[in-house]
Amino acid sequence: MEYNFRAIEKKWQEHWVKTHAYRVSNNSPKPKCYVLDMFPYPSGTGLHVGHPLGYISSDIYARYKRLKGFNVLHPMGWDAFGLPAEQYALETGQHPAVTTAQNTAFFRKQLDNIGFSFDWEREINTSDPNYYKWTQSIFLKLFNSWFDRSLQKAVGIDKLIALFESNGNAGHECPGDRTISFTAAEWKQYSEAQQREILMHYRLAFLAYAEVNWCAALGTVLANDEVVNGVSERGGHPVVKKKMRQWFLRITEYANRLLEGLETVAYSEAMKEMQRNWIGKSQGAEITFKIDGNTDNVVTVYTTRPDTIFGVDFMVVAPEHELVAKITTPDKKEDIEKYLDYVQSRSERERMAEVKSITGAFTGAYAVNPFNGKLIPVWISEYVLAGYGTGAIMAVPCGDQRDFLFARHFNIPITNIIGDAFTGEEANPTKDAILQHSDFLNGVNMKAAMDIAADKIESMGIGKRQINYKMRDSGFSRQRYWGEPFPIVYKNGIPYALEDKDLPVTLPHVENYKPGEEGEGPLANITDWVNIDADTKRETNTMPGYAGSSWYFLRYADPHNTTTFADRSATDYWNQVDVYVGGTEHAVGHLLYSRMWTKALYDLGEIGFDEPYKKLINQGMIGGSSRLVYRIRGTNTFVSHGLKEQYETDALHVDVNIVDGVELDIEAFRNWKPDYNNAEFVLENGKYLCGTQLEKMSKRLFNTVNPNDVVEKYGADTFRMYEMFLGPVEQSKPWETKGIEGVHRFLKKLWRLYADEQKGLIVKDAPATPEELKVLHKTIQKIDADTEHFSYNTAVSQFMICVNELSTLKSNKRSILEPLLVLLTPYAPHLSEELWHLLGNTSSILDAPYPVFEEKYVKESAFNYPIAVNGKTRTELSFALDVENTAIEETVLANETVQKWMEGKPLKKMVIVKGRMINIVI
RNA sequence: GCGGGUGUGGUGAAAUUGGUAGACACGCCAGACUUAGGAUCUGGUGCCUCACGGUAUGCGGGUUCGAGUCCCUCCACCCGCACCA
Repeated sequence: MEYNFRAIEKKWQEHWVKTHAYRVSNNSPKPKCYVLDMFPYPSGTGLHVGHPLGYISSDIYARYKRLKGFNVLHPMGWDAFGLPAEQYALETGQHPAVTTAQNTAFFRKQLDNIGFSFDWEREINTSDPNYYKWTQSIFLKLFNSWFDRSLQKAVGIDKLIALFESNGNAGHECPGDRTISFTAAEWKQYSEAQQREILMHYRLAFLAYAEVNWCAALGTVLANDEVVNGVSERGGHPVVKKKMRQWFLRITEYANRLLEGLETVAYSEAMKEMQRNWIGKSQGAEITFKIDGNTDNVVTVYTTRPDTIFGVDFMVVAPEHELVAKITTPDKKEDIEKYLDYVQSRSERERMAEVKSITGAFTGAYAVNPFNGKLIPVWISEYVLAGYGTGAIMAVPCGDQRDFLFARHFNIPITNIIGDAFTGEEANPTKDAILQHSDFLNGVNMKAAMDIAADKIESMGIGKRQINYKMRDSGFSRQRYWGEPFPIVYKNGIPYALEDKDLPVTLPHVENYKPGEEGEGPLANITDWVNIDADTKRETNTMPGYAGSSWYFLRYADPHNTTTFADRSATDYWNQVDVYVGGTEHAVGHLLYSRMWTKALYDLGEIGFDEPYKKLINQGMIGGSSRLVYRIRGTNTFVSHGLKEQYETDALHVDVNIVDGVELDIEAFRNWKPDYNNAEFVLENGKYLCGTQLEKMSKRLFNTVNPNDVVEKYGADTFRMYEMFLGPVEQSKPWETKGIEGVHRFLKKLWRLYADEQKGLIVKDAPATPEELKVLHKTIQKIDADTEHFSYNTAVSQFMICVNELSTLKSNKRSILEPLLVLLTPYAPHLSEELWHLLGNTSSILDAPYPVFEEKYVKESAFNYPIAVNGKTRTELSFALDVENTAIEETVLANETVQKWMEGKPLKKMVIVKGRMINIVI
């Protein structure tokens, strides 16, 4: 009876399907545990061995928790809307729904092959109308609500209308336009169009004309995080700013709660830091300066350093700022216009690329320092961004390096307010210096001065404290076909929400996927879908990729519900995701949006918690280890790696799947490509050895490995354990197929503890020896702790140690081997179930009781102490653990080796750490 | 530039959190069994040295009886952000 993994794995996978072994109920007396993977976008290329790393980790955890008595939700689904399917449709004419269905089927097959415990009855697909109906519904909830800053939460828009009717917008500053202000009487007189326009400035999902990242090549608008250095993250196409009417989510209103929520969740420090940086909270003040000789205009700046107010030597206004036209003096008009032309001519990309060059122009206007009346020249420059703060800054060259460089470049005199702390060579951004030349702040430490200055500014009525965020409201429109249609219609150009009963707004069939004339999405071309009647048109944009993924974890709790996105009792039961496993690439995008949606749904009373993911694990990436062959230049002869220095060669990538370790399969190589049919080889020791190189896993480099192939050769259990054995889950590491043999040998060795090739089952019911019990309980302790802490690589090691030791002991006792199988189940479920049944069990091992660690079996009565002299280990001596220190000292000092190393010198001190070591100090 | 992280054998890595550095594997070397081995088993394997022993966790310093682990300086690499006032 040998370990026939192919038959075993097939048998149990079928059995588990037949018995609904992974079906999870929403009603259980057990405590719940929700283990979630970031669901994949089902691309056309399928999975490579790097993808399942996270899924295996979460599967081990889910199975472990189940054995420990939890009711575990561990679902899987598809983030199925997205650009690649549409791009493919553009190229081939195949409908995205068709290719998506094909791809998900393929992914599903690959996943099933690895033996995951997903409850497929809860499978979701974001492109399914039964799913996106609820994405649209939640969008409407956002559209129909606003963020009440006094309550710091989302509230229904009807509440806001009631407030307007009684008080106007006093006390509820308009987040979309701070200048809007009206009384109750004025509100009542507004037309419906005007009222709805104002409401739009408050809604959490809103429509605005805004500069968006327009990517002509992709024919769509991209979110800020989809643009990297001025080009599209996907494809690297140029991106320009364009004004379009776009949907947005008012995520900025949640900035502070998103920041504070980070304190309550277990994400890695790096991940939290990335989100904090993205949110970019800063505390400072807005200060308004009068302009000399211009009573109609003022310049309002934002600064985080009000303490440096006496060091202001110039002002800089963003070139796009509306003030520029109003304050420029006639004699500077030409200079300014020339500069604005220059700015206009530069693409976003160029501006990003040349951050170091210093450019600007003087407006001719002077602002007046309200504290000392000093006249401050007002400049414009690219380095001030219109979109941040007030779009204008007060420049303090002695404290800010950019201001310093600007001042030096344009010969603007620098005022030093920090004495010796400023060298004149570069700015010093310290907050600890003592202020000078600063009037009422003289002699004050800068940190303290910040508050004093801010108080003074507020009391003089020339400004106020202000908190700013780098984060922008997120664009929620895509000019694309393959996404959720908006449940919005325009009547005479005014947007109206549909009602839940009108949902879903299904995607109509289209013949082509080309953009509309004005850059709208392909939906704009389907006129009978768009035009409901003469005055009523549908929204033709679709939602972005992160719409469906922002709330999917809620749907798994109640995936078939037809009356709501998920019943409150179901989301209350499953509650937050206990462990969320996925890659770091979603650090700022998906996670922030998902956190915001959760908070909004919580505010609106739809769910009972406001953070979606309690704990986040970021699996590392699996890199490719490429194999190289060396072709002698100008020939079809390949020279082995060790001999390549003797020739002039070119290194070529070779498919890693036809290389065993580093030894090339020459026949397979000849058959790989026609060019190599009659290749010649210069061998070393009769073998052709390849070079290796670590790089990204990519089809182009021929270093991708399909999990199916590995599973076919070694089995799913081996594959699962090997992926875990590679190293810590969070760490990135290269894939080496060769190394898998160690894990495979281990499983075969384990099998032989239970079954012999000839004799069959060899497990005996005899009582276990103390040695055997010690091995078992050491293993229980380590596996239990390691599994709980996602330390799967060390857990696999412990299994190996255990099996090695039991093999040495020739152990075959049921009381040892049966519990061991339960420990192994999360890692190697098929093999465990098979042996479990061979041992005579009739119920599934999936719900077996987890072995309980008992200290008494591992307790040692004595310890073999390393004996060090001055920190260097010289010998070992065994002492009972309950023996007195004085007795130890005596024996140790009498020891021959110790005597030798003490060289007759007097003992200064003896350090005895019980159960650890002994150090003799001389 | 700012923030986060990582540096340990030929390779992936471990180290009970300050206590015998290199567990467990891959690879390599030697051997056993075998018609054969890409099966299985045994032994060896950080470096220097015939050995005694010395030396070793990116570099240099410090704290300590004792440092891979704590502190300081520097170096290298990876990831994220990047004119955010």
